[in-house]
This record gives sequence, C-alpha cells and structure tokens, in this order.
Amino acid sequence: MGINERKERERDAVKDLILSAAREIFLAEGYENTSIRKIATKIEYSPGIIYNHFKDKNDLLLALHDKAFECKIEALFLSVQNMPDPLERLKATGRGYIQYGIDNPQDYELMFILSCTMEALAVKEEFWQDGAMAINMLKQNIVECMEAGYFRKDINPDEISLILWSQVHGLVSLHNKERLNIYAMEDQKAFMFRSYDVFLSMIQKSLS
Amino acid sequence: MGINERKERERDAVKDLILSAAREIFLAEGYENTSIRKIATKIEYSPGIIYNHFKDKNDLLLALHDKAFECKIEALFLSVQNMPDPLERLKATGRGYIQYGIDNPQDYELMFILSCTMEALAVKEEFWQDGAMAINMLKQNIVECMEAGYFRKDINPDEISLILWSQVHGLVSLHNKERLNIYAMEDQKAFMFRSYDVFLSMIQKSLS
DNA sequence: AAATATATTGAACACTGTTCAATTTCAAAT
DNA sequence: ATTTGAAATTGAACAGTGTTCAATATATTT
Repeated sequence: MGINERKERERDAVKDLILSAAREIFLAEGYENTSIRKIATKIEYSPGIIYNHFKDKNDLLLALHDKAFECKIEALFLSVQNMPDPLERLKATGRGYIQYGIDNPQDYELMFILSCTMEALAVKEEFWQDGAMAINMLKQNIVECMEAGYFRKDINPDEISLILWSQVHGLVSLHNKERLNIYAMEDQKAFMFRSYDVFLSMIQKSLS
Repeated sequence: MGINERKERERDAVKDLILSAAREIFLAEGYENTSIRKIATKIEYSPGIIYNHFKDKNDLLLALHDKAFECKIEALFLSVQNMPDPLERLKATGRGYIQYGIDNPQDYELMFILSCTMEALAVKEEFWQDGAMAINMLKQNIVECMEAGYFRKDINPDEISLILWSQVHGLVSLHNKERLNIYAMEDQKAFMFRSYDVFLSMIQKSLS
C-alpha cells in the first residue's frame, strides 16, 4: 500500500511546513508575536489546519523546543566530546552554553524559561527528557572530573550539577532579560565571561 | 486651594484602586491572565479609566514591580541589616532571596524575568534603579567581607556580585519554571538550599 | 445660569486561540 | 463511470485581548 505511505508523507510535509513557518516567525518576532493566524497565513493555509497536527499552541511550541534541543544542545555536547581532559570539557560546555544562550535568546526562552513547553509536557503526561539528558551529560562529566582527580571524591554530583547549571542559566537569563544593564560595563558580554571564569576558578579551587 | 488637593487625592485613590485590583488578579492568576478588562470589572469602572492613570499595560505592571521591590526586596535587606558578621549577612541574604523567590513566583517574575517591566522603563527612558540599588547593597556587603578578612583583597566585587546573583537567580528561576523536576528528589526545595549551602562553602573557601 | 475643565464611558478596531459544521479532495468499491 | 466513504481543509463563529477616542457626565469656575 504505497498510497498510504505517500499520504503520510504529505501529512508530515504539511506538519514540517507549519513547524518551519512557526520557527521563522518565532525567531524573528518572539514568543508573544507568534500567532496561529500568522503561521497559517505564511504557509497559505487556514488557521484550523494547525489543529490537525498539534493539540494546541503549547503543543506546537513544544515541537519547536524539541527541535531546538536536537539542533543545539546536543551539538553543544558533541562539540566538546573530543576534549580528553574532563575539567577542560566541563569549562568549555559552560562557556558554550552561555554563548548559545545569548546568541539565541528566543530558543533559550523556549527551552529554559517559558512555561508553555512544560505545560505541554504535563498535558501529555510526559517527562522533560531533553532536559534530563543534558543534565545527565553534565553529571557524567562531573563524575569524570572526580575520577581524574580534579574534584574531591566526597562531593555530590547532583548538587554540583545544579550549582553549575544555575550559574550559567542565571547569567544567560539575567542578560537576555536586560537585567545586567545596571552593570555599566563597556562590554557586558566580556564581563559575563570574565565572571564565569572567576566562578570556574572558584569551583576548581574549592572542589580539589 | 483645598479643592485641587482633594481632587488629586481622589485621582490617587482611583489609581490605588486600580493597582490593588491589578495586584490581586496578578498574584492569583499570573501575568498572562491579568487583563485590563478584568481589572476594570473588579473595580467597577470602564476599561478606559486605566489609561487615564497608566500609559499602557506595561506601565501598570511596572508600578506593580515597584511595589514588589519596595515591599519585599527592601525588607529582605532590612531583615539582615542587624547581622554584625558580613559573611553571615551575605549568606542570609542569598537564602532569603531564594526563599522569597520560590514563595512569590509572580512577584519574582515581574521583578527579574518579564520583559514588560524593562520595556516600560525603556519607554520612559528611565534606569532600573530598584535593581541597581539591590546590587549595590550586595556589592557593599562583599566589600565588607573583604575588609573583615573573609575575602581576599584582590577580588573584584562586581564579578563576585554577579556570580552570587546569577547563582540564586538561576536556582529560583529554574525551580519556578519547573525545570528542576528532572532531579527526582523527595524534597526539591531542600535540595536547592543544600546546593546553595555547598555553593556558599565553595565561595568562602576559594575567596579566603 | 452659562462656560469651562476634567473624569469617565463604551463602542469600535484589529488582534488573539480554539472549535466545528460544512465543504472539498481523492482513493476505493461498486 | 459513478457512487461511497474517509480524510483533509476551510472559514465563520465565539469569547477573549490591548488600545483609542468621540461622546457624555460630573464638578468647578466665571
């Protein structure tokens, strides 16, 4: 039955069309300005079509979230995978996270700030697997730092992972939400990375 | 001219009426569900009245932001003001910040996450003075820790203040936005505070 | 009592997410 | 070739949103 397969392909094509139009609008105009009607107009379909492919708007945004995780966060871990030194890898991951976060504020919001994505997961009674996966990579890296002798053996990887994640998330989100303007710095981003490096040296010193 | 003063009082009374109704709805239903019409209905006025007192919705939310800062953040610094030991004061401030943030997620969003407040300030070409004030208190506290011998003299208070702020903001915002559910902990809040204490001990050890 | 100034209204505009009966499209069965 | 049935698609409708503004009501001054 090749016909059913073709139909399924056509269905998926429309879904992809919706998603890429949504992504374009979302990146250009942000969460607040991404409307069902704008997406529908862009792909020259009726607004109703979107509800044949997604339960609601949150569900559509969750699909964008998934794509962002797939493309970017996984790429981040891949890009440092070849670094043999676990501590250097840990440091580079954080720097890459910050850089990605400030370069892609819309995606970052979707993944780590907006409630709609977590609500869409809750409706489907699903777990935030993308997030869990990323944190596991981080914890694994911390364990490797312990095994390599960089970190004491009596530390708790869960706690350290939360400290590291909170630090970089704090930096990115305060920056993206314009809260760092109160630091009258000539180069705000350089100030962030400098502070992150200080943080890293504190980690290294106190955990060794 | 007592009449003009009375008129001004009446104007302010309506403004306060709007603000307290807005605050009630905002706290109960959150940012997304706080509408001009809901506020107007609650105080039994026409929707248009709000625009006699506020430029737009962002401006109204900025007024709520100001109140939240006035009531809570200033209270936080006051509550620790009497602690003679600067390091203990610094630690307590962070703990108080986290506690306030997770106890008052709506206010926290208004102050440190939402863009609407910073946009309202930008329109008025104003500076985020509330934020700057709070960070200055923090920096002052860090300087006192240096003077008391807790911290090395060669550290940069700006960088350390950003590290401290990012850490607690990261914890609160990840928690409030449901991102910490991936840590399958029996008591998530206890895990946060435990991690914060580990962070503090790291700070203390590495900066001394 | 008339004129002025201010406060307040509520309809209108252009949007929003979502639903659903009606329509179109198209492959399968007769 | 025509009917049947199922799927895809539509677009109007509903209830909501922020915002504007001419019209109205209220209160003060002349």
